[in-house]
Amino acid sequence: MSQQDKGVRRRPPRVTIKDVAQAAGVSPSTVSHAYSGRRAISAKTRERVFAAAEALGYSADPHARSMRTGSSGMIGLVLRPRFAATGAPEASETFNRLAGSMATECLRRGIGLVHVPDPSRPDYAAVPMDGCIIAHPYAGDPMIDLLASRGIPVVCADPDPDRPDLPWTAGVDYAEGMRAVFDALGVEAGAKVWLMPGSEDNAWNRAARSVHAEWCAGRGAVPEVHVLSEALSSDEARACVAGLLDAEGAPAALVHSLSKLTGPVMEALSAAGLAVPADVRLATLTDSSFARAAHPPVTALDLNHEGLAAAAVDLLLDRIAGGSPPAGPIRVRPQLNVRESTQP
Amino acid sequence: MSQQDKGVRRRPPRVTIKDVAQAAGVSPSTVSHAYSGRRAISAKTRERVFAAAEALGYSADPHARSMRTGSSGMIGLVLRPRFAATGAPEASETFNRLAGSMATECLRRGIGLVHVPDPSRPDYAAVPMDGCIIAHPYAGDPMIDLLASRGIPVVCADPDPDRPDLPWTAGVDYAEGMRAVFDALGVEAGAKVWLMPGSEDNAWNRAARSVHAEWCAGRGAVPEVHVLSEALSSDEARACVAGLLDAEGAPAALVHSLSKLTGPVMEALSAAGLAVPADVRLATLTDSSFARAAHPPVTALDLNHEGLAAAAVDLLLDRIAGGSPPAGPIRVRPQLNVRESTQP
DNA sequence: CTGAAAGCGCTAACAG
DNA sequence: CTGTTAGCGCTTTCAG
Repeated sequence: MSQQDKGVRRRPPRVTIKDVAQAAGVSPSTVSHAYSGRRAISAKTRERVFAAAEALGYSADPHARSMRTGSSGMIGLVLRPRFAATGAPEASETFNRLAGSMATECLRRGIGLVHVPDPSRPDYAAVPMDGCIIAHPYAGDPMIDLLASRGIPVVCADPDPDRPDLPWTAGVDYAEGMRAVFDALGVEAGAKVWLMPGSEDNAWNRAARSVHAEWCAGRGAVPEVHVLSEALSSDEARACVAGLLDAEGAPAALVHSLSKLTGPVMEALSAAGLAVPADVRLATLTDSSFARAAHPPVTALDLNHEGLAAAAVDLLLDRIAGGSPPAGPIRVRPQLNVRESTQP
Repeated sequence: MSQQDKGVRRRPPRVTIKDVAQAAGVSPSTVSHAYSGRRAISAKTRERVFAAAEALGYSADPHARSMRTGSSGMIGLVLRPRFAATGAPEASETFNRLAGSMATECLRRGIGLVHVPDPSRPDYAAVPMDGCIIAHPYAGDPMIDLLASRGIPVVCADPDPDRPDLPWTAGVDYAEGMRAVFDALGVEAGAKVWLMPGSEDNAWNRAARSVHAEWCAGRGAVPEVHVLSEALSSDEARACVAGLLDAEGAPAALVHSLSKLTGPVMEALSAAGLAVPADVRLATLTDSSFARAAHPPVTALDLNHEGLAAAAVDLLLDRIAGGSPPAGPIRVRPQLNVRESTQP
């Protein structure tokens, strides 16, 4: 058969540890140990080994190494609300920020981070990882169990709302932060306060509902809840809010979860002849450029994704290293950014 | 020895293909083929195999599979300007956006994306990947050669400025976009136009310098170049610009590369008693929330990282599949966002 | 249609 | 200090 068999790419034949051993006149295990340093090697032979390796362009096959050692030096990341990444580019700000923070934290520590493809796809190929972070899991998220059943150490970044007490979990302290948001509204007893949470059943949306209910009860405010789904386009969101304002009348304050929909919400208010903050106080439960750049700028809760990422990565490395679960819950604090939309 | 030997973690013994074979009463190769479909299996045995696998909780070891097949179903990403990720959280917007876009594009296609840790670290472990994207490479970037020498298919997202004609490269069309930025300044012949590029030697900073020089020559404007390094803190940047204004006098227009330093630049101008846009026209060569949220909002070139990511991933998949290099250069178009800072 | 067996490249016992 | 050897779990010939 010729050098040139039809269309088959000519992967350069891999240089193996044996080739290096032969070239250096030593045994394969000596080469291995020269690299790993797991047993003493005389300086002279080490030099010879490295020289041979250099000359041949050797580098260890990560597949083979991982197979033997059982670990890959990488951790996985599964970022729930997948749709967060499927909208318009500008709507991916939250996804990007959390994913980017995770990557940054891993790179700092010299480990690889792999974005795990959706295992439910037919063409799915399992990915090698020493452990996995599941960010913003759904209630009873089957992904947690799937990975656990494969023996992969899992850490949740934000709790599974149906299993808040899973030991290996880091989360954002939503309750405190969200109470501060409602406090910032500065509305009086008897006022109607709308909450417009997202439709996904995760810790964040659940916290919004419960804090809203409690807070209104405590202050004698009148709670109303209207879902504003993550799946909505800007036009749909505007229409949705416009319809509600028409049907229900204007609230004294409106808190919506998704700041990527802040623009449409404000347009609907404006179209109904309502001024922010004079007629309606407005706040949102994620901070983003949308909240900052709105007119007027909108009070928002910065979820501190960087802090969550750092905590989750630390926790996972701990778990992989065989540590015991932390005694108490690990909580990072979000930060309230008060802006004009709540300042009369 | 007891179940509880000192501190050693009890990794659950892996369920292998052999276990499944035994449980199903078939041979290992049959199990393998039942999954891969690479040879005909009777429906009955396939059922038995899957049932056994399910019962035992089997899933193929990705290390072993990759070792055998030689591919892992993942691609790597090396994002240059590493420091982009080491500043304040808010300064990572560009890093996050590019990394997030890459992840999104991979997830869409069902492949894994791994952020490759810095190979120059002492504790570095090679990462398994079928190919790798190097984003924003430096001039003569050794990373390109390092990976290529290991036989890893590489694609550049933005050219190596010293090797712009490397065939497997997708890039942003800076020349056209940046000319539009300078045009938007609306300054007259004889006017002094500052360029403040970053200090990294990559395609973006080089393009800024050459377009600035050419454009000024063509319009009879007076070019001045002052580096504003990516490594500067906000305070340092402000001081740097203030010092220059003091020493050199105010320009008619100031174009700086890094929009994360837009705030400090504007503060320095303001401290020198210069108003934007009345006294000085201001523009920046990356768009970000800093440019949008500034007062006044600053004209900026949106680099279209999403488009670049999509193009680079497509190109790499092509290369991995054995395609031939594209005939011409692949260029994505940036978008100019004109804002008040250049509108008199 | 199915089984047996070789071997991917590496590491870690075990033996000097 | 160094060499020999036995696999890690999977895929893929080669035989039936």
